[in-house]
Amino acid sequence: MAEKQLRRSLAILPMSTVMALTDLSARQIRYYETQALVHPARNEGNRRRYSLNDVDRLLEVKDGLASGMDFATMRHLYAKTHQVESTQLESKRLSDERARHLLEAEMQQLAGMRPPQSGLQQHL
Amino acid sequence: MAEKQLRRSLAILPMSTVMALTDLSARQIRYYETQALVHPARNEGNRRRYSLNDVDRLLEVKDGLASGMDFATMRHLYAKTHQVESTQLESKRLSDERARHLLEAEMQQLAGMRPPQSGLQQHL
DNA sequence: TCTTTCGTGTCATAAGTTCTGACATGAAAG
DNA sequence: CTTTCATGTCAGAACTTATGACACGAAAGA
Repeated sequence: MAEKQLRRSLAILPMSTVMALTDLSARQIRYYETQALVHPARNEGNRRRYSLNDVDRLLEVKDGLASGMDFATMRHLYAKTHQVESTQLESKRLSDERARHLLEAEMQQLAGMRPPQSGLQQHL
Repeated sequence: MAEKQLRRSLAILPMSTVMALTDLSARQIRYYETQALVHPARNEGNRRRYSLNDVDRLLEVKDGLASGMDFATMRHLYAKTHQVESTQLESKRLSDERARHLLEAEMQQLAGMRPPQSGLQQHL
């Protein structure tokens, strides 16, 4: 469903967190990007911001490498499977408040508005 | 379940992301911390790292303020609803692989629980 | 009305984080 | 033996965040 896709595409994680989550070095992570295996979003200051999709992709790459697969192969393989752009959150907000609101509205539509009112507490 | 609390406690988000997610200023977020309403973890460089629990708490505080509640009240209120300390990723208490899966599951679980008022919120 | 307290904005300064590009290297491939 | 790979590491610049201080309008008290 669109919702899940959306959530997983939110660009919210900085390099340091991704490094911890994947146990890869910044060098490796950037290198995989030059190999077109991941396409993290960027904030206004040009800092990379990763989504959960990105983190998954990196872990797949890591596994692929471990099992002797080469980048070209993985690239082709992923080309078929994935293609959703990561949704930039931070950059749009920081650069233009209005753009951010538009993004929110857009996201709500994509997510298919649901009737809330359910406090979070009760789920905790 | 313990797992749920765990994933919601992973300290993975930097200030900028939290600002975007909550639509609060850094000043506000830090102030609420001085009021003992949130307790973000810190990385090795003393930078704050927020968990999903922290983001939720901030949104609750935001709502509380909007409805005229004061900090002391909220503080007491939250004191009852005990909570777990946020888990620092950097401390490696969790395998990265596991942390990632827990986080992912939590994000999915959180979707659709929040009131529409702030649009973006419900996607996390 | 005068004085505090609150919640935030805004600055300044220091320090942590990330960016890009370049040079280096052991291992594999040719 | 020579390239190509995948990474490490360094440097310098730019971005982000931290803390502390001064300011201020709105509320609350006295």
